[in-house]
Amino acid sequence: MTVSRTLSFPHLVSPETREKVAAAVRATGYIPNRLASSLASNQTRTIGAIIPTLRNSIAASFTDGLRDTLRRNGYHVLLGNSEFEPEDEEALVTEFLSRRVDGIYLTGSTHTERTRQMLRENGVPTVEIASLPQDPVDMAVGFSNYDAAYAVTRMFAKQGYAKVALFTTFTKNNERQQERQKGYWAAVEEFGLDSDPRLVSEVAMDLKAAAQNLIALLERRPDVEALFCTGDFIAAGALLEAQRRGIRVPEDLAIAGFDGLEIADNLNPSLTTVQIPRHEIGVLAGQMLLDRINGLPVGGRVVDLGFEIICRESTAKNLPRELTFTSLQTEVHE
Amino acid sequence: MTVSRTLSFPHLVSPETREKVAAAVRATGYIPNRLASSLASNQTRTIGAIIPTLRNSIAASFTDGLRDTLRRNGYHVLLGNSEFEPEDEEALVTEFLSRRVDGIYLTGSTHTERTRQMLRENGVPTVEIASLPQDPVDMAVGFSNYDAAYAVTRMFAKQGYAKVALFTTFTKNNERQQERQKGYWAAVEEFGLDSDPRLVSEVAMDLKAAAQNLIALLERRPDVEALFCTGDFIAAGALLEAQRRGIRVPEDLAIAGFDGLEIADNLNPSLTTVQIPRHEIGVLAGQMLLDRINGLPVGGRVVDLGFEIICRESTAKNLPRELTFTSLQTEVHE
DNA sequence: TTGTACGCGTTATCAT
DNA sequence: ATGATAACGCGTACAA
Repeated sequence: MTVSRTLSFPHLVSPETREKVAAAVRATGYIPNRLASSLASNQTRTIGAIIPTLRNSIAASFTDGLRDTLRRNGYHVLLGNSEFEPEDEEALVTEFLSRRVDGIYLTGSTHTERTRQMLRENGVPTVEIASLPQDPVDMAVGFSNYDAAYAVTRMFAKQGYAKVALFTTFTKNNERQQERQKGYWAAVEEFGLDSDPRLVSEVAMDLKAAAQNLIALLERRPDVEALFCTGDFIAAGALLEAQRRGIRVPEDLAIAGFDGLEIADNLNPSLTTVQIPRHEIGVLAGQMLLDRINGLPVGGRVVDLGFEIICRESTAKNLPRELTFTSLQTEVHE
Repeated sequence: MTVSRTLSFPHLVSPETREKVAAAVRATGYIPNRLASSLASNQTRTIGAIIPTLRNSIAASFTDGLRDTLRRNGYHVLLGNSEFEPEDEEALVTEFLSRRVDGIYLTGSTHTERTRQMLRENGVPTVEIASLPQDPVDMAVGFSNYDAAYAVTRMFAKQGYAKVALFTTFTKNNERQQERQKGYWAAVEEFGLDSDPRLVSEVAMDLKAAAQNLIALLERRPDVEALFCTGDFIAAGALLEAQRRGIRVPEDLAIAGFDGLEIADNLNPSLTTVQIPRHEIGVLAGQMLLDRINGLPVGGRVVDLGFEIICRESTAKNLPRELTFTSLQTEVHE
């Protein structure tokens, strides 16, 4: 029809017919059918995004940047939760592929073999975020979870702490948390810290679980000097529980978090944490997908956006400047 | 083809052909095209959901329940942010309609006239959540923001407070916050509380803004006795700032929040708040959409799921039992 | 500048 | 139990 032309390329149509079409559209309340459009043009202008969960989730805040970028370019986001289950993720990828999304955004780099295979055979632009995978499905943008955890633990060591506990969230199917744990152990070994495994716990991602785990930790190891939590919510829960029990932070127990959430800066004492470029990661992930879709050359396949340790009141302050271990410059691997 | 039948209704096909098709599918990595399917069958098994924002947003947590319900029934969620702009919402609704979503989920009941008109003319099942609109577009499930705010203010009044301040988040294009403010004023008037408008502020939805506004409030009205924040994040920010300034809560200043977030129960002192049935609202909204899609009779068009005031340490404890004003029974209007 | 014919990959309907 | 044919509503390519 001429209608299609009028709506897509108004300048190719005479002002009169343009007006006629506009009138008809108004009169009938016509709304173009994007399904038919997508079927014919072979593009949906939709990106499928999979995040573990929306609850207390940092991953959710990454998608803000993604959405901004996509929206500006006329793209939309189809959202799915994997609940940290690779099989659920696989089902979602299948679903997205059957809807012919133009790109796929995955959180982390833990996927089933079938997921990787489907994605690669399909050739759909894919970006993995929050990790620096050795073997990316396609593209990736994130930071080194290992380095960040190593740096925080090293910071504690250099401040003279010898008994540093670690709370991670569940590491199952979550290579980010696994990497953080590895970084911790590496620093423990390198700096000769107490390597008692009872200093390490896996904690559910909520304040109450953190509080309970702090109590248990203090029973196991009442001599613990510092606590590194690989999530600000966990750290907040521990800090608030310490407050309730009259444990002084950082004098009796130093605490550091991870993520750089707003709450870290507002607790009393304010919480030392690892700031990660959440928004930037989302924005860049969106841009990389768009570039790939538009056939532009995409520079590096794995982009490291770094992190920054923010030292606040919850850890001792006598910190050598060079230990802040800022790595916020962009590094491109491969 | 027979293939379509095999995939949709395997029982209508002989085991042999079934096996042949399965083999071919495996061999070619065939993934059905839902676009074509939707075009032909006239259903997308997708619900379009619009929430104001994912940042610090309670609205985001409502969609958890929605997603659960839909997922279980083979439906997916297409998510959009309106950023509290009715015009952006209208654009999203148009976009969703052009993608032929089977249902639409809107946060609140503030929409442009065109949005209402489009939705009604289109006849797509629609549910509005978190409010009890007088004139719903289609269906709605929520609670009375007015009653909840009235109840909290009354609680303060009955406890003997005469100077009760109010922090709401921005009320522009947000009838939930407007209703809460109205409920506050109604109780102020009814119980003869101090009606100085300088006791009322609109605060951005973050901890720092809350802290700054508390400081400003204390300068304007150092004699303020209680503070009602229509959001737990605001209340948390105020409470943490009070802590920093050595203001005792609740002795010097009582504080109550709104939403029933996890953090409310973990702050020191723990925060009195209004618990709202977030998950239940999401679940029911999803169920109502599915029922309407499946042609089942949907009972009431506006469902009130109530709320509950949870009294904790941040407000005085000498509270008559009947003032807890629980309204957690389900009420159906119209 | 406008119109025609065909194809996109399914489902629906009717026949075999 | 299987196959043939016509939609679904739009883009693409070409013709008028």
